[in-house]
Parts: sequence; structure tokens; C-alpha cells
Amino acid sequence: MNFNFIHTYVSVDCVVFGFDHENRLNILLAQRYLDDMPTDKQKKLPGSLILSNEDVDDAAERVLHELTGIKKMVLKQFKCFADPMRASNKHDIQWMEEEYKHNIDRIMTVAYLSLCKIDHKINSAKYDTVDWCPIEKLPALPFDHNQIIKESLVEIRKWIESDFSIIFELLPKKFTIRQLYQLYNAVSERNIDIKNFHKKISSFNYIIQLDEIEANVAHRAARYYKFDAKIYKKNNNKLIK
Amino acid sequence: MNFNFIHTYVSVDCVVFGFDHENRLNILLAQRYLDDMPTDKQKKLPGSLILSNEDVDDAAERVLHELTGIKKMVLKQFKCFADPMRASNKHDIQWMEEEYKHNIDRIMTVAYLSLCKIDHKINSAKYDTVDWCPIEKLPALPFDHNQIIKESLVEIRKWIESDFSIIFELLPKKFTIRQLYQLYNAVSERNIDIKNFHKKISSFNYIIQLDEIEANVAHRAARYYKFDAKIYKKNNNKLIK
DNA sequence: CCAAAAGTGTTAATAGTACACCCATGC
DNA sequence: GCATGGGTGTACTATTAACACTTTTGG
Repeated sequence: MNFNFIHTYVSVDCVVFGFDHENRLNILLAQRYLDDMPTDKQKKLPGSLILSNEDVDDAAERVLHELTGIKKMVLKQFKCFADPMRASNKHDIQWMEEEYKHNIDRIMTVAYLSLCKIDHKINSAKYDTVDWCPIEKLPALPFDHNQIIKESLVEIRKWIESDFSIIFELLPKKFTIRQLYQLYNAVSERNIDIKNFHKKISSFNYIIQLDEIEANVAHRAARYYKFDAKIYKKNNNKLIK
Repeated sequence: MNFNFIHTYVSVDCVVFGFDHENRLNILLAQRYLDDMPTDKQKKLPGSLILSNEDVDDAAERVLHELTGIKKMVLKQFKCFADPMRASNKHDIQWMEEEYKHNIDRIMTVAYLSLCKIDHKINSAKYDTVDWCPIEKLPALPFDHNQIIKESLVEIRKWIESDFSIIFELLPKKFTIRQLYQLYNAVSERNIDIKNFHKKISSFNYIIQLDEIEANVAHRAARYYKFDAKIYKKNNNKLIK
């Protein structure tokens, strides 16, 4: 008889990406309050223990909703993190006790990827403060959250390669091809010539040209386009075959 | 204060693929003994609860080693399955009690993908019987194991698309290009012309031509090739760009 | 007019597809 | 000799890449 099986709490953590006006990928971070000092706070990935009758996908949806107030966000499970030492820092242990009122010896987490338009109003029911943070400026985060984010970057790249349409979750409804180009470059690190990119994108029938053009720019104004998901779905496209 | 957080056991389950001589993908299944009747047995995916000081990757390696006797097998975590109802069948509950001597209310599992040469000797330290089963002939399996296998097929396809070299884990050390072709077809369901496939494969510098050829075939004997992982790694190749 | 980026066009290189043709082997 | 598949070559097509040229706008 073996009593060494783990019996553990399981959480979900969500890496929510946004794309800012300086062409940087950002991640949504929440606050946690540390120790006995109410003013001492630290950023963390939004997450939660999963409930007794909840599937992990449902828990991730709940976390995203409590975080942003947005009802339906795209999401994708990408990895379970279960290093026995991932919650061994004393601040992390203390925080878990205060947050969950349980004595938590070990905790596994299932990490999710999600995408959000950076201008969308964030209306959190759970956190006082929710902030976008550029990925080059991430602070040291609790648990293995920095590692989770690192791996999420590989994952978002794969996701866009396999389903190009999800990239539009990060752009405003109307966007210029340059915006799309800069986003694509920020994510994929491929280096496509912008002219060829322009030609290719505008040839897709699911990229709809609008009548509107940019205003107040010191060069020829670019046209706005929108993405048509219905047309996209019919074709099952990839950016690069 | 919320007492509804799950506190659960977590297992790993491994989907080990092999490629048989009839050009079919196979999966390694273990036996489980059901209920009070010692002769009543059923197939299942090999798996185990994870131990208290074990990371999930380590648990999967342990399961694979106990299953096959092979030391280092390629493996890849692909999804956490956590439907609250996935272990609600009464046979499954009873089996868990007998197997683990714990009263298990809910169980999550982290599913892994692995690959094995089908002619490799299987030497299980844990199971009496371990058998290859063609994927078209899978029986009804306990828990959500059929679902896990279904999703693993999508995953193995992606894996080979993103890293072609792992396909050689399924072939003998020396193989003909036809064998590779049939394996690739079985996995990817692309339909490449075999002549063009031949030309492409033999043009890769990491596919090494051997002096040996097939014997006793009713047609021109095919040449054997081997895969050179070192040369492959230098180039970071894909079959299709 | 100049700088900057939009947008179009042209061409070359590369990769993928279709298929013809000869080769080798067992029956 | 014939069926079967191995192996090579050739021609056609599609995609990607490089880059020149024209357009538009603010300063």
C-alpha cells in the first residue's frame, strides 16, 4: 500500500496577451497582497484554484471573466506545471494560506493562453488593479509565473501559425495592414518584407477593405481593413503554407 | 471562506504509438483487473497516480519505464483532462479503490504522447500483459481513455509537422523510403506522390543511404536508409516548409 | 521639395505537383 | 515476359523573395 500519492490542490493560471500602440506584446497582471503588510503588493498571473465541480476549461473561463469582465474570450490550455518545488517560496506559501485559508503543501497549475484587444475596457470583479505589462519589462513574479510566461510565448507563436485568424483577437476591429504586420513580427520573429506581406494579406478574401483611411499621419494615409471570420472559416487558411 | 476547492489525486496516462508491419498506427494498452472477479479484465491506457515528490514529466517517464522496460523514450505532455465526471463510472471507481487503496472522489489526468519502435522488446515491470492495438480496432476503454487517444492523434500529427525527426522513433534503425512514406501517410493524411516523396527525402543530408538493400521481394529491392540526428539538428528542418 | 510610408508591378528563385521512363527482381 | 515497385528526370505551376517605381500626405 502506497501512501505517497499526491493529493493536491490544482489551479489555473492565465497568460492574457495584448498588443500595445508601441508594437509590443503585453501581458495582463493582477495584484497580490503579501504577508501582514497590507501595502506590500506584488504582481502575479491571474489565476484561481479550481472548484470541486469544475472542469479546468471552465475554471480558466471563470478566471478570465473575473479578471476582465469580458464574457467570451478565446483561450487555449497549453501546459500543466507541476514541479514539486514550484510553491516552496515562503512568501508564496504564506500568500496561499491567506488567500485560500487552506494549508497548501503542494500546488499544480494548468496554464492557459488568452488574447485580448488592449483597448478593451478591463472591468475586474476580483482584482483591485489589473495592468498591462510589456513582456520585456516583466518584474519577478511569484511561483513559476515567469517560466509560464516564457513558455506561453512559444505557444502563442505556434497557435498563430496553426490558426492565423486568432491574431485578429489582438487587433482593433479596424486595422491597417502595417498594424497587422507589426503584430505578426512581434509574435513570430519571421522577417517578411512588408510590401510582400501587404500584397499577400490584401489578396485574402477574408480581409475586407473599408472605405475609411488613417487621419493625421505624416505620410500617405493607410487604408483600414477588417477581418471576416465567416469567410475565413470556409477556407481554412494559413498565412504560410 | 470557500471550501469548494478541489483537493484531488492526479494521474498521468501515456499514449504510446507504434507502427506495425501492416502500416497501421498502434497503441500500447495495459490490462486492468476488474471488480471481485480475478478473471475479468479490461484494457486501459498505461498510467499512474503521481507521487508526492514527483513532477508530472517524471511520473510519465516512470510509467513508460514500468510499461516497457525502456530507459529513455521520447515523450510529450499534451493535455490535462479534468472533467469532474471522467471517473464517475462505477467500475472505474471500484477499480481505483482496489488499485490505490484510497477513496478517490475525483481524479484529473495529464496525458502524454510517446513513441516506440514496434519490434522493440516490451518488458513490463508492472503489467502482466502489454499489447499493441491498432487504432482502428480499439475496444471501449475505461475513464475517458478513448477521448484521450482521439486527441492524441491530432497531437502526434502536429508533433511530426513541427519536428519531423521524431517520426524516426517509430521506424526501425534501417528503413526503406517506402516504409517512411507509409508511416507519414498513416499519421498525416496528406497525400504526397510517392515519387516526389522519395526524391525529397533522399535529398536530405540527414537521411543516410546504406549499402544494404531489401531481400526476397518480388520487385526491385529498395535501398535501406538511416537517420542521422546530429546532421538533422544542425539544420532544423521541416518536411514541408 | 522632402521624408515617410502606402500601394502596385516586375522578375527571379525556390518549392511543390504530375507524370514519363527506365531499372531490378520474383514468379 | 509481366507485374510490382525502385529510382531518376523533366516540365509545369504555385509560392516566396527582392526590389523598383509611383502615390499620397504633412511639414
